[in-house]
Amino acid sequence: MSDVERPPVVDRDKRQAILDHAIETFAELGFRRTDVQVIADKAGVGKGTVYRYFGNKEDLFWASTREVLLRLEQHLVPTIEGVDGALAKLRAGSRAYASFFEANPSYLEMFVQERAEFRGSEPASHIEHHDRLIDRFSQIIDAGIGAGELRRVPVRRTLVALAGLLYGSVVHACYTSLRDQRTLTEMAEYAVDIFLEGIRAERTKGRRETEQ
Amino acid sequence: MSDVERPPVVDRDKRQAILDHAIETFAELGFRRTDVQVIADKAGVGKGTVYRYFGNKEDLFWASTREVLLRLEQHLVPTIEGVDGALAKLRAGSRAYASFFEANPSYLEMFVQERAEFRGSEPASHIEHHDRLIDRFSQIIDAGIGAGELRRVPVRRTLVALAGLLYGSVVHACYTSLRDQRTLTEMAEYAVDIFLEGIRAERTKGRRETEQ
Amino acid sequence: MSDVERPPVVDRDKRQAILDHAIETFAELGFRRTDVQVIADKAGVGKGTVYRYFGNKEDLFWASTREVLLRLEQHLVPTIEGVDGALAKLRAGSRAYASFFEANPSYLEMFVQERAEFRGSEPASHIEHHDRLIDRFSQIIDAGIGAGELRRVPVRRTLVALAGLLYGSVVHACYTSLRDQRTLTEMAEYAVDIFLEGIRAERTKGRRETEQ
Amino acid sequence: MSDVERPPVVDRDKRQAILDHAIETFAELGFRRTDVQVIADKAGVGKGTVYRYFGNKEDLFWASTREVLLRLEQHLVPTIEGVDGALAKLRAGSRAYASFFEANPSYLEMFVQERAEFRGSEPASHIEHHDRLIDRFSQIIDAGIGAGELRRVPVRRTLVALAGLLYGSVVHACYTSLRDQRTLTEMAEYAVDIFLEGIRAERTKGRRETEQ
DNA sequence: AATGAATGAGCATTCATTCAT
DNA sequence: TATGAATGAATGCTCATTCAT
Repeated sequence: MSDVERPPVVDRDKRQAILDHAIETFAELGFRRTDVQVIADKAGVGKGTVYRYFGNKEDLFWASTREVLLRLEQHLVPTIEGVDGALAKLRAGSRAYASFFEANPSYLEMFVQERAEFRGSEPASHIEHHDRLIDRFSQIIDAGIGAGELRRVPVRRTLVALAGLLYGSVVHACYTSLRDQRTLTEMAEYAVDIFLEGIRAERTKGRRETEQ
Repeated sequence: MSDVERPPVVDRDKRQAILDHAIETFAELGFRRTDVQVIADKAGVGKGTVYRYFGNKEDLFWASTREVLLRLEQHLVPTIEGVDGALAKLRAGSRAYASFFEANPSYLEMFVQERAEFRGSEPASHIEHHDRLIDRFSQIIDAGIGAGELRRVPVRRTLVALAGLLYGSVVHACYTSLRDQRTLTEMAEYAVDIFLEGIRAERTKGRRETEQ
Repeated sequence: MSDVERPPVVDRDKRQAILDHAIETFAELGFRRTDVQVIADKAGVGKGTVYRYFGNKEDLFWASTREVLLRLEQHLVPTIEGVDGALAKLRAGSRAYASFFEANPSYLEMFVQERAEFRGSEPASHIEHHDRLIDRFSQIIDAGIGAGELRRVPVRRTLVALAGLLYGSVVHACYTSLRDQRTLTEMAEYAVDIFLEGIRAERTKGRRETEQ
Repeated sequence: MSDVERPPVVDRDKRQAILDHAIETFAELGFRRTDVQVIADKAGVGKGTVYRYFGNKEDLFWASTREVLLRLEQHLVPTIEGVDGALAKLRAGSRAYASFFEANPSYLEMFVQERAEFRGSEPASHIEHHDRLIDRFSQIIDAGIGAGELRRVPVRRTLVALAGLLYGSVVHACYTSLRDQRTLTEMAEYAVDIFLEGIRAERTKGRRETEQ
């Protein structure tokens, strides 16, 4: 083990190709079942190159996960900024979250694998990422409360609850998607609506549900 | 080739010991990383015995998962029946769900592993189990609506949403439990409260849902 | 290891059943691939009983082989005694040999297995058996030479050659039986006829064997 | 799952070393008893290398068998072509066959193992090989008949008979070699001589073949 | 005597990682 | 720098044999 990390000279395209196929393969087979050779083959590079670029299988996995995180953020942020109002932002963000994974089931599997294989041993960069997102949403809720749009809920806890709801809805989808003729996004949206209903301020009076 | 699978006569205690340590080990290490020998050692039996009892590693895993499902059910049902009213039942059930996993983190990991390793390939018995639980809760919501305690929400979708919320809260806990000084159960309870707030009837006065 | 062989009290029928299924199974699967449990199951006895009767897998194999040897002898002897003349006896014996294995391919496989698995480590009883057969045939050739029916060939070597011919014909049959529309017996008979033609006396006119 | 089998680029020497020790070990221990690790050790390579070169144990066995077949052919062909006349060729070929196995008992065991372990499931390449040899010898007999050196025997059947004789002599040798002070080659030669005596032409005076 | 549950040595195969070219 | 051949630790599973009942 050399003491210093050597940041290898990288060919961006090659790196990207490896990452893409790593995500695809990890998602399809799971971390353990995935053979690094397969990733190398799909990416059209030698196995040694994969190791040169990413050090080892686990780090390759983390880099893949990070990539997904990045893409998720890129998908989420514009969406949120595209609408006004706390409820609208939360709703739009949730919807974007669900549709992101619906469009890219592999990305979802990466999170599932991460959770299953590495519990809470995520690298610092992931935590930061996560925190960044949390902060962003915290401000939304803060603003919503300030604007009287939301009840005076405890921000952090509420956020954690919403995150759990989203994650759970999305991961759980496979258990029900066969029966219910709903898309993943629809299911998540419905759940989020109820949740938001639970935290909005004014809400109020006269309701009739046209049951499904 | 003997035509019939030899369904071995079983020593209950031994079977239970194997199962207990299988759950413990699968939860700790994950399905792939788990060496059957380790389970055998912990259970104080020969490796061959594990195979005699459970056939192969995967079936041992399913048996372990099933065991957890059973215990969860046993934990949940009395709790729900111990209180009256839809909201109270849902709340108590949710709380029991969370506390069950809080008390037995291994059990939670088993579900995480199942999802990660075997996607939607659960055995029929698991599906039935799941359905049984769903039905039980469906009746609660039905009754709640009938009693005017809950809005006229679509039962199944609401249930799926609640299940997602619970699962997500519980699985996601590790990401936040370090920071927030809350127990898993408290966090889940808070989330559920918001959700229930979103479906309760009373405060409704004049609302229009454009149900899908 | 107890120092003395303990000749266990035996139930003849049970012993026979085990032996029959051992032959069948060893022949079908080969010695190594055969699971003693399967034999026990087929014979309708416990595995422990098989071990009580035959000691271990290898000895069970030897007992099976011995059984086949016995049956072969019982099949051969009457046939030989049923005809007169050296050539006729050799011919009839050879034919019986071939037809014995044609009717019981399992028996042949037992010999193949024996040769493959245990080389020249046959137990004494087998050697004796073999010798007994050899002696019997030696006398036939001796008599044939005495009667002027056969050339003055070296008895033992000729016998060994004939034995090789028979064994080889019978074992090799599978390589050709698909193409040639001949039964195993026909093929062996043809080969033996040529061989006998090579040792018969009449057509000799001026020949001198410098025997060993 | 990469779709194509990776046909590894091969180091000829290494491949040969593995093959040599595979033959040696399979012959000594038999297919089932042979541990691939032992072959790898003897060959001075890692076990993984054996698998890289030959895929799995069974294919390694077939490659070994094929190698023996090749060597046998290389040994036989020049010998046959070195002499003139059908009888002389058959005799020389038979002698070469026997001496080949006498010099390399391991090679013989490979055939015995093949027969015992895999019955008639040889790969196509082996069949072709076999057929090639058969054809070669068929022509010899054909020529011999044409030249009046041999009786008008049915070619194929006679060949099969001779092949059986040779195989049987050689395989059976162990049962007698201890007693008789003969080499394997001498024994086989004697047997073949008788056989050839049975098909040679001259001494025919009034013979009628009911040809096939 | 008969049984079959329990055992663990044994073995085929995979795959992360290294390193010579 | 890129490669992929070589390696051997790791692990699922089998089955001969034992022995308590």
